[in-house]
Amino acid sequence: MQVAPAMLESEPESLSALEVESIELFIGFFKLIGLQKSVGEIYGLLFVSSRALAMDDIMTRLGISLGAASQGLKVLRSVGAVKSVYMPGDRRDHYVADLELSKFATAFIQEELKPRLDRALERIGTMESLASGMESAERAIAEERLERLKHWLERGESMLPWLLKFLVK
Amino acid sequence: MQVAPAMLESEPESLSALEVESIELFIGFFKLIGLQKSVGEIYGLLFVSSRALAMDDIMTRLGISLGAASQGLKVLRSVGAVKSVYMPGDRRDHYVADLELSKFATAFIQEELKPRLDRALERIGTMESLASGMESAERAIAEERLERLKHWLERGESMLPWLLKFLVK
DNA sequence: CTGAAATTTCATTTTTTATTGAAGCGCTTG
DNA sequence: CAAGCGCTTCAATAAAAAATGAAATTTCAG
Repeated sequence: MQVAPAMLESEPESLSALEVESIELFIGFFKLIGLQKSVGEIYGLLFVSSRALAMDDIMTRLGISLGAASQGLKVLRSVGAVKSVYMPGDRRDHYVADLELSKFATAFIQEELKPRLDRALERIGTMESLASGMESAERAIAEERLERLKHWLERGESMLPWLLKFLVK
Repeated sequence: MQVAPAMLESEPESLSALEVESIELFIGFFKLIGLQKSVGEIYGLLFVSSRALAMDDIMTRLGISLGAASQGLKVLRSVGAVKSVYMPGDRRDHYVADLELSKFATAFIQEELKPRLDRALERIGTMESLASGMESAERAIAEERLERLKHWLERGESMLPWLLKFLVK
């Protein structure tokens, strides 16, 4: 029986050691701010790429699906981590990494951290009302703790503008 | 046919509105720093409790399993978010929330953020070596980007001690 | 306009993460 | 020193999150 010809399918044309390091670095970094693996993979690949890549380059090199590539790029565009550049004579969008790293941190602070702090402070207001209807001894305890939590959260919130300035430099 | 007597089982003796708010607040807060729901639930319950609770109080009130309660408390102890107090005449451990909120932030920074930054800087070292073997035009691009990333990460790292001091007050 | 290429969307499947609860360990105490 | 209670562990299960890929939509060249 004849040996089958080299498989037509997939084996994603392998990544260089540099690309692998970059991808792993950004997977870890992005996970920290709540972004999924495929998003980190895409950014990591683009970060060390000297030319702009089309979506199907990305799919092929990383061995991820169409959907993952499309959604990953959508997220990256939405936080400004990636931009598309025009390639004459090619209908496809081509992407390059935006190197302004501070954008991720900024997006994270403004879109995750700040809203959560605000929501928490809102809840504390609710909790203060609820506590005011309690029996005296319990109420005193609850109120003291709520006050403390509120102070700490306000302190945290007050730091954000400074933190943003520092990161953006 | 006779109506069945009140079910013997489970219906976790319901939580007060205050407790619910507290639990939701801390679930959200803890998730942000990568801790799971059950951990936030336990801390949220303890935060507004005026007395120390034993593990089976926690299980019953929250309707979570033995394992989840045990593991959740383990995590909370490990970050110093909870401490056990002695209750005369009761063999069980009883827990109270530690109100020093800064501990969570500190634990997060030292156990998550710092190690990740260090690991990333390590990787950049590796990547610089890899890049040095590349063809000239590509190498210049890679080196410039790595330099930039390194600067940014070092800047981030330099901020951590300040951040810690600020949070701990 | 038309048709094919590029991309997005989303129901389904896969993978990952968290929870459960029974087995078992060790401490206390009767 | 045995029996039971409190707790931890961990293999099995359930729940949540991410990835897949085919169908729908958009874009654009001819």
